[in-house]
Amino acid sequence: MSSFSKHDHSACVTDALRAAEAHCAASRLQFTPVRRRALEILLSEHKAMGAYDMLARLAQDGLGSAPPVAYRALDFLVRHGFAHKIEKLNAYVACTHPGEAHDPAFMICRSCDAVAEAPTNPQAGQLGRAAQEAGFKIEHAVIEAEGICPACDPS
Amino acid sequence: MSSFSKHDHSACVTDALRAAEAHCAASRLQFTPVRRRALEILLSEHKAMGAYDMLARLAQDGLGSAPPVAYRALDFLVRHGFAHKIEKLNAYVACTHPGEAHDPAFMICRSCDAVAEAPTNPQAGQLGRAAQEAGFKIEHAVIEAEGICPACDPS
DNA sequence: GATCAGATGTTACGTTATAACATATCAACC
DNA sequence: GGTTGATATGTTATAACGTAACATCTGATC
Repeated sequence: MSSFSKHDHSACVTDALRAAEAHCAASRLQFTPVRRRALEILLSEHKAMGAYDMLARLAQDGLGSAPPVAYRALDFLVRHGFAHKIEKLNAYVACTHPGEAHDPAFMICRSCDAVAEAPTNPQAGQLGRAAQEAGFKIEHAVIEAEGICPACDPS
Repeated sequence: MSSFSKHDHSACVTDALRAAEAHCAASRLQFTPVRRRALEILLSEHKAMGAYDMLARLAQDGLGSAPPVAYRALDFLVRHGFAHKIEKLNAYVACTHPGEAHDPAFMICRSCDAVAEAPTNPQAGQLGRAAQEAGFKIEHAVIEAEGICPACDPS
């Protein structure tokens, strides 16, 4: 199921938060109030969100007022796989498949800004073949498709 | 042949410039001094270059001093397929297959910043299948692999 | 030679991101 | 229980990336 499908969103938020909590406890990571709240905000937005928007939301809750606060929380979430950065938008989204280390592809709706995640394996497929041929070693891949999500598709 | 391979670089620059000239003439596009020089600079760099770096280079030649000059030249080059923007780096590279409309994948060396272009068809492959399944219509795709190019590979 | 579209020059500002340093918190160890 | 060291947070300041808006210029068309 992609994030474009209907789903019980409040459950999806609390489930993801619980999963993050568990993962942090298991890995000795500090799931501090700022980080927890940042993830909660990202999850409830369910779309790409700029760092300064995040900062504004955190500031409402008295959790920081200067950019580094937001960037550090987002870096933590990204580093540990709880969120991803969308390079094309200079923005961040909550991960919808937390826990696993992954480097997914994204589908970004240019109409409603919703973002869905799809699994990929950069080593395989067209890109992998091109890299092999060129002698290039892929360490990380950014794959972002822009277009129209089913909810916004007029056809 | 990828851009990572050895090649006659001065020929590659003049060839690309000539191709751009021809394409602009054929399409009634104005290949003005700023635009021409911007492409020449990008081509001779042969790696990703920020807009402000471009601006500095243009300014040396008396071709503009404020950011919009560089951004406009780069936008022209990107719009007409003579250059590409690398989202991950907020930077620009000359296109190595000019003329054709295309939406290529990139391989970016994290050691030397060289960039090579590879053809892709986003509709096909893993991403295309995921999009189809989700009901998402891909209009444009950003595909950027980071890693190590053959010249920088110690192994 | 008037008009119109596109290109350029310039000012000013908006947005995204980080360096650097001070302070605080917490865990581990003695 | 106090010391040490690692990690997190607060804060200031500034760097890097990008664009809105408006004036001016140039060249094509009529």
